[in-house]
Formats: sequence, C-alpha cells, structure tokens
Amino acid sequence: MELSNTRTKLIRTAMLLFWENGYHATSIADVLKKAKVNSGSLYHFFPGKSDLLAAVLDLYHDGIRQMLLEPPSAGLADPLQKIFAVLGRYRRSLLETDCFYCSPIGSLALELRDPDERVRVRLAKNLRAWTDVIDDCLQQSKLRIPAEVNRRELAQFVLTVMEGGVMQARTFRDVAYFDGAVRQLRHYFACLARGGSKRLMRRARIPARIVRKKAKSRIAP
Amino acid sequence: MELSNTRTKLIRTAMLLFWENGYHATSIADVLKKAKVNSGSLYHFFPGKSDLLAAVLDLYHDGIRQMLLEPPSAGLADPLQKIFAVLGRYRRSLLETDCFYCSPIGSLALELRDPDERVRVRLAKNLRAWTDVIDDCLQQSKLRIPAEVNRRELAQFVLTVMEGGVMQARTFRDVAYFDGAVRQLRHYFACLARGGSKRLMRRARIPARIVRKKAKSRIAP
DNA sequence: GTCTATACCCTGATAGAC
DNA sequence: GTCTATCAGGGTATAGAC
Repeated sequence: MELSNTRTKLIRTAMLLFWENGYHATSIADVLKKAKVNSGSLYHFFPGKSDLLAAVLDLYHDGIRQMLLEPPSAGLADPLQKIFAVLGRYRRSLLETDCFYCSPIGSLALELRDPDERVRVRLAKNLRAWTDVIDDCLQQSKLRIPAEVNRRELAQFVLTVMEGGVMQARTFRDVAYFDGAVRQLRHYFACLARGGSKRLMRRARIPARIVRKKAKSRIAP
Repeated sequence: MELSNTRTKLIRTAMLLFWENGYHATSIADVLKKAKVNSGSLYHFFPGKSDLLAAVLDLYHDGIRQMLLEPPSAGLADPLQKIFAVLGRYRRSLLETDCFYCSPIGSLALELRDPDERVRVRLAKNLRAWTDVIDDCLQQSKLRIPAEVNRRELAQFVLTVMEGGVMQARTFRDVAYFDGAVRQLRHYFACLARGGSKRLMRRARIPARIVRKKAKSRIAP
C-alpha cells in the first residue's frame, strides 16, 4: 500500500478543478500544471482521465458526512435544523460565488451525459450518501412523518429540491430562486408536521394514462 | 427578410443533437453532416457555435407552450391535472430512453458552466417561460393557495422538482427516483389544498386532533 | 449563398531515458 | 516513480473560388 503523495496531490487538484470548471473544461494539462506534476506521473497512476474522476468521486464519498453535515450543523441540536443548515450552506456558496456555484456531484452528474459505468456508479453512490445524511436527520428528528409518506423518499426530495434550486439560482444568477425552493420545502415540512392524510395520498400515484401517448415528441426544458 | 431554409435546417438539426448528446459532445462537424450542409454555409449564418446555440434556445422558447403543455394535457380540463400531465410526459421520456433522458434546457444550463451572456439570458428566458405555463395552470385551477405561499414561487418549485427528479432518475438509471419526487410534490399540493394555513384548515373542517399538533417544526426562515 | 480545402490549436495519451 | 518530448486526432473557424 503505497501512500503516494503525488497521487493524492493529483486527486485533490483534480477535485478542485472539476468542481470549479467542470470535467470537460478541465484538461489534463490544467491538472498537471496546478499540481506541478508531469504527464508521465499522472499516467503512471491513472490509465486515463475518467479514472482520475473516479478517484475524485471516491474521495468525495469518503468525506461526505464530515464535509456536508458537520460544518454547517455544528452546535445545532435539532436534526431538522441541521437539514436546513446544510441547505443554508449551499446558499452561502451561491452568495460567495455570485451564483456561479454548482453542487459538485449534481453538476458532474448532468455534465457527463454518458459516463462509463464505473463513474456512474460512483455518482449514484455519492447521491445516496448525501441522502443518507438527510435521512438520518429525519430519523432522529421529532418530525411526525405521516404514514403515507416514505421517509427515505422525503430525504431524496430534499436532495431534489437542493439540486433544482441551485440550478435555477445559477441560471438566473439570483439566489432568490434557491430561497424560494427552500421556502416551499420548509412549508411542506410544516404541513407534514401538522399531519397528512391517507385519503389525499391515494391519488398520488402516477396515473397510467399519461404513459399512453405516442413516443417521439420533443419536450421543452 | 430571407427565410433561409438552410438556416432553419441547421437550427433544427443542432437542436436535436444538442438535446441528444449535449452541447460539448456535439461538434460542428456533426451538425453539418446530419444537416447535409457545408461548413461555409453555417459560418455564413452564424459567427460561431454559441450563436447557433442561441438560435436553438430561441426556437425552444417560441414553441414552448405548444410543445410543453398542449400535447400531454390534451383533453384534460383540470389545470392541476395538466401540471401533472406535463410531469408525466417527462416520466415517459425517461422510460423511453432507459433513464438517459435529460431535460433540454436544464441540462444545457448545467452543462455550460459559464455561457456567454447572450446564451445565459436565453436559458433563463426558457426557464421563465416554462414556469409561466405552470403558473397559468395554477392560476386557472381551483387550488386554494394559502396566503403565505406565493403562487409564482410554487410554479418555480414545480420546475425545481422536475429538474431535480430527472437528475436523480438519470443518475440512478431508475425512474423510481423521479416518481418519488413527483409523489412528494403531489402530497405537498394535497396539503395545500387541505389548507396550509390554520385559517384555511379550519374552513376545511379538519378535525381538531389533526390541527392540534404544535407547529413544532416551524423551521423558521 | 454554397462549395472545398485547410489552418491552427488543444486534447488525451504515449515513448522511452533516467 | 519521474522526466521531457511528442504523437495522432478532433475541435472550431477561415479562405477564397464559384
């Protein structure tokens, strides 16, 4: 087990650049230059660029709980507050970057149309780990989740809202779009706290009839 | 005013390819080949690739209502059902592509980290037009939106959920993640319909035992 | 407006000495 | 493991005749 310093330096540098500029826009040369490493060394450790990306995703995954949850929720006791503290951290990142911020994993997931399976699996693993963090908070919280709402699905919904909110804030260059999404989520949570209704959820299935239509037509946004 | 056929052909071809393969992965050569047009013609109409993209975004925008709302909601009277019919259409696209589907605008918005302003503005304009469609449905619907919920923000929230849901379904290659997001959204709507504020809840004659619960998770702004 | 040919750059990746 | 030099290919964009 060789704890190569060069290897680590490459991964950390790539992690930073992929996050700042995206995967496509970051060339191998960029990584080499910033890490002050030569081409030969990189290809000694990694067969190709996508293997470097895979290593970056593994690094994200290993540190996700520590990086995602702990800093923003330090000192907070209420698990629900922790969830919104995590979201608040994304908000701060948006502010600090004039709404250029991208969530590292989400933007990679959408930038790479057809990643090789090794990469795709790691992206999914990261999203799952993110959701785990939220799910734990929900479990520890005193929020009485109505029987008809699945807790894990609700945790996934938090991720959904975060990613969608960041995307809009970024596109409009206005954090208000993120704030609006979070506010709706808060309101939803407030509704849940007040109590849901089984009767109302019965219609919540995706109606089969929507699938009926002919294939092919294009869809906007 | 020259209604150039070649120009239109280029835009439509680029629209299709950008959507299928993304902007980066689509080369000018790809567009030229598929449209059976020569390089000189393209650069006669467009100074560069990003101008072609801008034209594509304008085309999306012009047809958004027709392409987004009308096909899936044909025959539906209830505006709320129309909203979920639109979402159902995205679901169908996911199914038909084995969850490779990307929403055209959303994925462009995230693929292009730093688009020139002309492109960025058009992306925003498209998202706004999408939201307008949903907003109109909400306005026409009989859904009683509680006073503390802004209607336009709720429409934006639908977009947020759609984009976030598509992203997760795509990454996990499993439409269940999209379904879960939509189900949560439905549930939220059901909560709103029941009355998101105490006043409305009382009007809806919700038994006191449900209302009783303290707004404990009143996750403050 | 359309055609062919091509300039020129940057990319990921390799070769082979040390 | 690290270094320098370099390849082959594909990218956008241009030139200039027709």
